[in-house]
Amino acid sequence: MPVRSIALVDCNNFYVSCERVFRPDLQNKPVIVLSNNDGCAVSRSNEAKALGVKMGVPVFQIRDLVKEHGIEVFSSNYVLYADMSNRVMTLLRQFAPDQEIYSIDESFLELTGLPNIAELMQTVREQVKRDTGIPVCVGVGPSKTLAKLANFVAKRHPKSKGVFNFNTLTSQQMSSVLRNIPTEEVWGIGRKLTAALNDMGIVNVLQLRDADVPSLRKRFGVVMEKTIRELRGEACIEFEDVTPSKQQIINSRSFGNMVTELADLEDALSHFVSNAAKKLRDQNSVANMLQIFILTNRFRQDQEQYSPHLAIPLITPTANTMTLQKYALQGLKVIFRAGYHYKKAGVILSDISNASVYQADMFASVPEKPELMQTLDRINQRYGKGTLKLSLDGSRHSWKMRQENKSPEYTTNWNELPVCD
DNA sequence: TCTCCGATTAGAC
DNA sequence: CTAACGGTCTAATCGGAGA
Repeated sequence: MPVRSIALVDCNNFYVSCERVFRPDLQNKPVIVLSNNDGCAVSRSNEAKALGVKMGVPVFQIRDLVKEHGIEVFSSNYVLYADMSNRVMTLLRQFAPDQEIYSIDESFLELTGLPNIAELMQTVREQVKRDTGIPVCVGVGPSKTLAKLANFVAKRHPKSKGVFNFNTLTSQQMSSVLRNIPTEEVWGIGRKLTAALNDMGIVNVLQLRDADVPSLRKRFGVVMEKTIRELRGEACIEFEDVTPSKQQIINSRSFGNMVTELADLEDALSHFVSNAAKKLRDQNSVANMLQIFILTNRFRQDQEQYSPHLAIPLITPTANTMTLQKYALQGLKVIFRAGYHYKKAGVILSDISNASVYQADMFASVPEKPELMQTLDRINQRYGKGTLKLSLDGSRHSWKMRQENKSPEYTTNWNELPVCD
């Protein structure tokens, strides 16, 4: 049996890189991309990182820095990023017998048994860059956790030329690399666990790898045990080549402006239900439970807070937008209180099962018309999202999110292509 | 006492 | 002009309710 080789391919500063593909003038300039509603910085170019822009910092806190250094600021353009991601993932798939798409900008590849891995991974980098414009780095190891860690090394050390492979190291080299990586860089070790481990004197990855498993498991649980075993080279987090269907679908948004009117919340919730139900139908599922919530702004200490939540069990499991909207709006009337400034609302579809399996409720009084939903989805598929909507769906503007610096949808929308002279 | 549930926590990106 | 801090998702764990 050859040693297990798993690669983790990760796009560099993905959202920023997507923007740069269509704005080559922004190469070597500080650039950031913001979260929804233009809230926080969620992607930063290396130049922006060097200026001290931290991951997740609210933009209003770095206003001076942005101005002083001319940092280029973009609202997030998910249509563009999703399309660029597809292009990258499609290319990557051709290099390995198995692929797991882990996130919008990361993919695991199964390389076990393939010859010349170092060379192959350089080819991957060159081809992805050439064909999509996106720079990527590759980490390779005997487990997913080590592959991710190798990727971290590849990103941080220019000497690695974008590829780092733990499987080619001697055990001394391995130890010395791990000793120089702080614990918090390990996949699965977040803020809380880092603090707890540091308190115990475990500050680098080598110490974590060689720590006593039974006592750490007792204190922190199974996940910690798996992490340590993965660091020792034992693959215990399986490769998931088929994406499992979602157990819960959430659609929620912060509003661009405070909302006080019931009618605006109705409009927003109808819109969220419509998005969530579409996702549910796309995975051929039905939901047994609908939950709705509305929230005031938790950062405004000077304002009265009110954040109710309502769970609505459905008599018959459904994916029908109209049925779900009806219940959502009934529920909203129950929890809505006038006089508050609402900042966010959302819906959750849960208790999800497969649509083809469920038994129709013989006592349901109003028969549903699933064909209507299919037709709606098909028309929107052919002519573009939002071509056809139900009447209760996002027509009021007041709650819509802020997006003041969004780039064009270069790759998916003719109408947004910049005009050339 | 066991099991099932919802709520809470932690983490990832 | 002012106010301004994201959105989904999963898994583990815990405590209470009910069997």
